[in-house]
Order: sequence, then structure tokens, then C-alpha cells
Amino acid sequence: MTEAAPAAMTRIQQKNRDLILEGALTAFSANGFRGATIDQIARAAGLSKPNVLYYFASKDEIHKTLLTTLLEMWLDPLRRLDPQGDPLSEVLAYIRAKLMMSRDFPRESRLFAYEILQGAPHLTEVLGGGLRQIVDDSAAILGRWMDEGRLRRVDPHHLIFSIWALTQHYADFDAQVRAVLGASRDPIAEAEGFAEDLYRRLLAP
Amino acid sequence: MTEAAPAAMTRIQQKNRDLILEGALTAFSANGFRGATIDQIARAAGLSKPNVLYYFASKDEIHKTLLTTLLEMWLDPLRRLDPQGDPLSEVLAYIRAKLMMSRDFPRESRLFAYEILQGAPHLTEVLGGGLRQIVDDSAAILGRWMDEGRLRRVDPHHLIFSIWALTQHYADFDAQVRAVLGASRDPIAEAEGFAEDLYRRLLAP
DNA sequence: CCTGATCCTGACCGTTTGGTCAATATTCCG
DNA sequence: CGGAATATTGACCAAACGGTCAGGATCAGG
Repeated sequence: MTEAAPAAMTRIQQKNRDLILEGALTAFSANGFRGATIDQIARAAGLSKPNVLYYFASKDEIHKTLLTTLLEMWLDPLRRLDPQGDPLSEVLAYIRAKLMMSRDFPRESRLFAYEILQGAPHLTEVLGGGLRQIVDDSAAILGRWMDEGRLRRVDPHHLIFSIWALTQHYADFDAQVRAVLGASRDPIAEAEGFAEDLYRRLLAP
Repeated sequence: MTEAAPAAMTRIQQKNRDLILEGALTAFSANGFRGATIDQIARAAGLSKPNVLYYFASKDEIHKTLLTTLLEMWLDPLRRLDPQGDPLSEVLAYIRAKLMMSRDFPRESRLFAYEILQGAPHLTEVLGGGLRQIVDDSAAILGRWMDEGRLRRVDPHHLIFSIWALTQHYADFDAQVRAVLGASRDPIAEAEGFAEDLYRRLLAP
């Protein structure tokens, strides 16, 4: 309903909608849905508040559009698990990809973190639908590798959870990580080595 | 300054402050700091809004009091790492304790999650001070065990981060875990087995 | 250059929210 | 009991916020 006719869109529309979503990503990821104001979003986008509402009917719609747009990108690495590939390499590549996303797209990570913390009011359909499907599919691939003895047997769903938890931790709880580690260290670079070691140990048959 | 004279406190004061903090924990952990309103807190506590402000000068002070009060309890399991104990048992016991806290105190977990997501504006001193100290101390214990060859060598800080990430994931992202796993499963009970396997593999020398 | 569609904004509105205050009720204690 | 200390509340306030709207600026196409 929000994207009924995406075909017809002016250059200006395209540009301003992008600006708004970009500003909204910054605002929502910094303060959560309720903490972010339309004024903040407008300022970050370089537009006036009424102009923002000219392109999006409500704050809610901006948020929803952001979530659904970014979810695609967010889950992409999991979809890339290649059933034909080498199991351990595939898993380690996935972990590396997720860590790089925490490094390069921390705002996106925090956006989802806020949403899920809140009980995912805007994502319930997606969570129980598309997400679950993708996770189940990936878990099935992992399970098959385990059946074949090419990966140690563990619960595939919890394996995925643990990878999410660990990799997103460095984006979501960055403030804590930095406070504990100090300013001079590079948390994510270090995490790469740690995570590889961890999951190699766990999964090597 | 907030707790200048804790000695003098009426029964009524004690009871109502507790009620308020209890209600605030529910409100803040469900909606974050900005998402929670004093009215919500008051209703949850069974008091009127002005009465809540009679016991706490501001919403901010309620939040700060909650955080500092609960941080103690939250970090307690880490303090319990016994340098004299069996290394692997100690770590596994810590993990089990953290998982039980995710099960029994999910509100506390989410309260901290929100705060740190936001950049920990109310915890900066604590993070860089007390927390860092405790983590460094624990990391030192773990490091010594590794020196002695009683634990496999990994980065102690990232080991702690990974335990936090995994165990708190089940409280903070409960909505997602439940959506993916379905209603009939018991995530945390399953996680216990998974986590023990994971860290036994990683750390057994 | 004209005109209709698109784009943009200042001013405004109703509601919510954090917080205040004067007045009243309740408790405590000599 | 009586009065001081403590506790409680309805009414209120100013600021912030999401959202509206009428009117003006700008742009695209003929």
C-alpha cells in the first residue's frame, strides 16, 4: 500500500526520499523510535519538517519503510550460504560477513536491535514469516552438513543465534566494548580472529 | 548526592521507592527511557504521578537509580569467578549463571541493553571505571589460567564479550528467538546445552 | 511563455509529557 | 489528643511533538 506505484517517481522524489531515510536511519538508530523526532530526521536530511511529511505520511511509515527496506540487505549474507560449498568455509565466511556489517553498518544493526528489544511491533509478520523461513532453510543446510559428518553436530538454530549475538554485539554494544577495551584497540578486527577460532573449534568435525 | 542520607527512611518511603523502581523497571525495559512515561511508571507502581515525583526528583533520577542499583547485581556472577576453582568449571558456571539471569531477569537485561544501545549516557563513569576494572580483573584470572595451560589460549576480553552476547541475546532478542523457534520450544534450556558444548570445545586445553 | 502538477514552508493545532504547587490527608510521636 | 512531619493529590503549566493546511515557489511539458 505504501509502495503502490513505485514506477512513477520524480528525480526529486527519489532524492528526497533517500535523504529522509538516511536521516531517519541516523535518528532512529541513535535514539530508538520514540526517541527520534521528525524534526531530527528533517534536520539530518536537510529538509523542513512539513516537507518530510510530504514524502511520508507519518513517522511510523518512515520507520516501517526503513525496516522493510533494510531487512533485505540485513539477511542477505545468510541467504548466501552455499549448500555446495565447503561447510566450515561457508560458516566462517558468513561470520566474517556479519562482522563486516557490524563495522560498516552499525546504524542498521542498532535499528533492528531497538525494534526487536521493543518486541518487534513493526516486524511481527516478517519475523514469523520470511525471517523464520530463511533461518529454517539455513538451519537445514547446516543440519545436512552435520548429517554428512562434515560439521560437528550442534543445534543449527542456536548456532545461528550465537553468530548473530556475537557479531552484532560489536555494533549494538559498541559503547560498552569501547569502554572496556579502551580507545586504542580495534574491537572488530580482534573479534574476527576470536570468532574464527571459536567456531572452527566448535564445528570442525 | 541522590543517596545522601539513606539511613533515615520511613517504612512508607522504603516501600514506595521500591514500588516505583519496580514499576520503572517494567516501563523502561519495555519501551526504553524515552518511550516510558512517568504516568506509566506511576500506574505500574499503583501511585499517582505527582507522588512518584515526590520520591524521585525526575524521570532521569529514577532511571539512574535503577541502573546503578541493578548494575551491582548484574555484574555479581562475574565477580564470583574463583581463581582457586577449576578453570573450565568456573567459566561454565558463569555462563550458566548468566543464562539463568536472562531467564529470570529479562527486564534487567533489556534495561541495560537500551542504555548501552543509546551510548550509555547514564553509565559512562561506571563503564569506564568500575565495569572496566571488573572485566580486566576477570580477564586477568582467565589469562593466568591460560598461562598455566589449564585453559586454551584465547583473548580473555573477547571471551567475556562473547559470553555476554550469547547469554543476553536470549533476553534482549527474545521476540526474535521466539518467532524463529516457535512457541513450543524452550530457548534458554536449549541454549544451556549449546553454550556448554561451545565453550567446552573452545576452552578445553 | 503559459499552465498544471509537483514541491515546499510558515503558521498553526491538539495531544502528550515532564514537572510544579498549593492544598489536603495521613502518619508519627510526645 | 494535638500538632508537627510526612505523604498524597487535583489542577495546572510550559515545552515538545506529531501532524495539518492554505498558500506560495518551482519545475516539466506543450
